[in-house]
Amino acid sequence: MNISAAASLAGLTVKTVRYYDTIGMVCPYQNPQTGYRDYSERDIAKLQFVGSARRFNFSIKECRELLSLYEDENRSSETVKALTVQKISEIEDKLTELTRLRDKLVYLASACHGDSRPDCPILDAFSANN
Amino acid sequence: MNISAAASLAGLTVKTVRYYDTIGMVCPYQNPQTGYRDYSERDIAKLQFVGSARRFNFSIKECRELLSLYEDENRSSETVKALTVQKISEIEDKLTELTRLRDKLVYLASACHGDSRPDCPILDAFSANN
DNA sequence: TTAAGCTCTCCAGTTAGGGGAAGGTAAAGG
DNA sequence: CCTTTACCTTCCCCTAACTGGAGAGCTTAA
Repeated sequence: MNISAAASLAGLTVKTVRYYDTIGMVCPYQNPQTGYRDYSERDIAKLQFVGSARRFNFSIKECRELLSLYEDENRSSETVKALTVQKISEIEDKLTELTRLRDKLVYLASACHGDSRPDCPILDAFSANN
Repeated sequence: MNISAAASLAGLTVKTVRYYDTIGMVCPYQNPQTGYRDYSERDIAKLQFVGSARRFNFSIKECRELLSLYEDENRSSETVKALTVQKISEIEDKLTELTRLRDKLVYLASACHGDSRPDCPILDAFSANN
């Protein structure tokens, strides 16, 4: 299967799929005559797997790790769960931080009258060294 | 004031402060003899301002815009408020996305027994093309 | 045969700096 | 006055995860 069909089945762009080859994550057979990549069913499954994991905020490095677990018949689900739990914790840290940020910005926006006058509590807050 | 004092007053690293000079955001006087940067009070205020805005998740480009408003005596608070409201909306989109992600991962983790057996609902979910 | 629509590689750019080398300068101690 | 240490400078490469584009080759249908 050629690269554009593979990409569309995996919900990725051609550029991304090619990139995953160059970094050695999903490397298809390459026709020596034409140089065209040829994706097998197994390659497609790997692309879909990586696509899903990326959408779940796993980094390329983590995807690599998950992929090797995915391909290991003797893996333990322990490892995968540990990675997932850690990812959950990272996401929750990010949630906490963003929530705090949003609350502060909402407060500042509510204090700013937002008209044509130049005085602005938002800019004041940014220039205060607290 | 030399760069490390300026950086520490603004809560930034020396590297970051130097970077803000090279991109033309906060450009101090530079001693032609020594090549040393010399930060004025006004420069420090700008560094603090940019530092705050960055911590509030504004991009460099947005910081540039805010900074020009900050320096414009005839600005209207309208513009600043509009930027802030837009940033709030971006942050809320990110919050929604991350919350959804977390919930799905929590669900998957709860379904995974996490022991030495190889079958793993998390990996199954990643390899499913849905 | 030719044109459209694929594919390839390679290069550069994105964000917001970080790391580190090589070399000049400033301040403090002896 | 000299030396040591702590700064400062520029320069270049590196990060994550791609994206865009150039220039060239291949395939498919009319």
